[in-house]
Amino acid sequence: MGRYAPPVTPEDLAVSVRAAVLEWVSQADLILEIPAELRLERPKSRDHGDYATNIALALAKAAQLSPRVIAESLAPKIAEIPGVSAAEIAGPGFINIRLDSATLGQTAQIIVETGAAYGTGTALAGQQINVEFISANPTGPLHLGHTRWAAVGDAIARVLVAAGANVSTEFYINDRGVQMDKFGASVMASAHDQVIPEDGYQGAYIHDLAAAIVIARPSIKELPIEEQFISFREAAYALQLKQQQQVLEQFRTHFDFWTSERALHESNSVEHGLDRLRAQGHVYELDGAVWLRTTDFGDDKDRVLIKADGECTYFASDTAYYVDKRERNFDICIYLLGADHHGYVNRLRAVAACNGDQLDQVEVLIGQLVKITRGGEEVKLSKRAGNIVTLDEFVDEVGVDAARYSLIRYPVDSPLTLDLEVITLRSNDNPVFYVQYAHARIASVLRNAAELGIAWQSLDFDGGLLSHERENELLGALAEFPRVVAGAAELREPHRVARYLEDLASIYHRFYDSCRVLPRGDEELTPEQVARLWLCAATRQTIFNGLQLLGVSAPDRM
RNA sequence: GCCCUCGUAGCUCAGUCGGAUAGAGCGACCGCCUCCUAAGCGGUAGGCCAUGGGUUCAAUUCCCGUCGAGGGCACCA
Repeated sequence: MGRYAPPVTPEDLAVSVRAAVLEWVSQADLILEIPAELRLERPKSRDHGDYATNIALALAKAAQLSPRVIAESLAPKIAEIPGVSAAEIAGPGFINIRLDSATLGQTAQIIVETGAAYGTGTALAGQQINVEFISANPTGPLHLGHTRWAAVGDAIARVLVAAGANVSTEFYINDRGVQMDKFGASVMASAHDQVIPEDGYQGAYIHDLAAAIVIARPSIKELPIEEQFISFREAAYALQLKQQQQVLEQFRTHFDFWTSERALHESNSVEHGLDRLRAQGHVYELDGAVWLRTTDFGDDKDRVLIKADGECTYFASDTAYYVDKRERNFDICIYLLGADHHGYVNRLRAVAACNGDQLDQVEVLIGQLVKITRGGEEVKLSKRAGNIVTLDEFVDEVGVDAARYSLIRYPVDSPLTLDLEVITLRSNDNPVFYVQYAHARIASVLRNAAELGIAWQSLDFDGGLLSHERENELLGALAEFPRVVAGAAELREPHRVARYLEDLASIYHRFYDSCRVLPRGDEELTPEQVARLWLCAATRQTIFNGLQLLGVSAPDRM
């Protein structure tokens, strides 16, 4: 006893188990590589204990011993770890670990005391990460695809921050090129009641922009044609960008940086970026054009930076933009792109390598498209924007919480079909309500406790009283949260947090169903009920923190 | 032709940095409120994890082939 620190979290327990393994290795006079981080699993079946390790199976080959022999040596040592009540060998050589209820129960107190910081960690401490997403043209409202990136990109950023990284979110404004001119021409045509050019922008919002511009500045229509065109284009750009920014703020998606492609050119950043790559020796000229030799780093063909006519390509901007990000000291640049851009992955990574960085300093997440249906019928038409569904219309219909949650809860690489009727349902069918309901339910219990004058926070907490099967299950799930957050951050998969919350909510509902928390009528408050109040508070805090990572509200009443 | 993503219950989808009997919701069927939010809980039914090989003590998970679905292969933006 006393050789190991008392375990309170799965991480601590893993450290103690690893120490036990090391001790066995030295006693058995073996030379073995033991992984620096030993992972404990949470078995699916409670019959297999609170935690399980496959370490005996993993070491069997190198040790030239049967897994069961190793397990038989390890199990007694693991059983001695303070807080561990049993370590049993099972199956081919798993060691199933059971904690005593006082140790596990302690988790509730730790969570309540840690508060909003519960779940945060240091897995990514010291990393400077840039997350770029949406990056739309400022020529129209944001659509459904952008909405997925808005929700997921923002959640990724939040999860990375929770894991200790230093994170900036970034929106690259594609405000250069012919599409801006088409946009300007469309708005100007509308202002003069002319037919919008066939290759222009056709949505009703064009007319709204034109009308707004003319009202703000009636004299604009008197300007010489060239000047007038530029004025319309610039005014429409400003209005449309502002509209995008407002919609995103309402969607709780905040960007730290809005970088304009135009500004990148005007500040000579593009020239500067190309110079840097030239200095690295990956730029060459052929047929009058300037190329980047991306094939050195896994791209299928080299890419043109400056066309034979002297114009910079879009790729030149991208390249310079990457150099710019690196000069702003971001170590890792994450890009969220639609599936139609997956051809960009290799060239973007090659840009990093051409700049003298590692390929994996660029991470590209490719997302599949989103479709929405209403009662099974596909919804396509937008009143304002022609044949797309816009972010603001979608959110108007379902609300920010349901929109964000239902977009985040799936891995981005799976195509998604959302049914408007389903995600606005107030039932089990709709996971966001299910999770929020659990939070509201707990808030209600705590509110009732306060009304009964129960000051549970100042009463003694005895975690050992939380020994009911459902309490054990709930405590174990709560203890998983930091691992879930760290995993979501490392894998850039915030949907894991959502799935975890659904699981946690379900476990809470089951606990609630079989464990009475508050005294009824004239009953005396028992120490067990006090412990359960701590457990409720810990669950509420964890659900709250989790929803926070997704940018979804945690209501106290529903 | 080459490349990317995907193929899991009737439907919508999780799971897979290899682990012990493959999960959830919906839909179907059967139960549970004189009691803290029934927007909840319990139970029944439903699967050759597309398919054929390989690696492994162990494969739905990793590797290769096949079939099927979607997307991409610009001196466009």
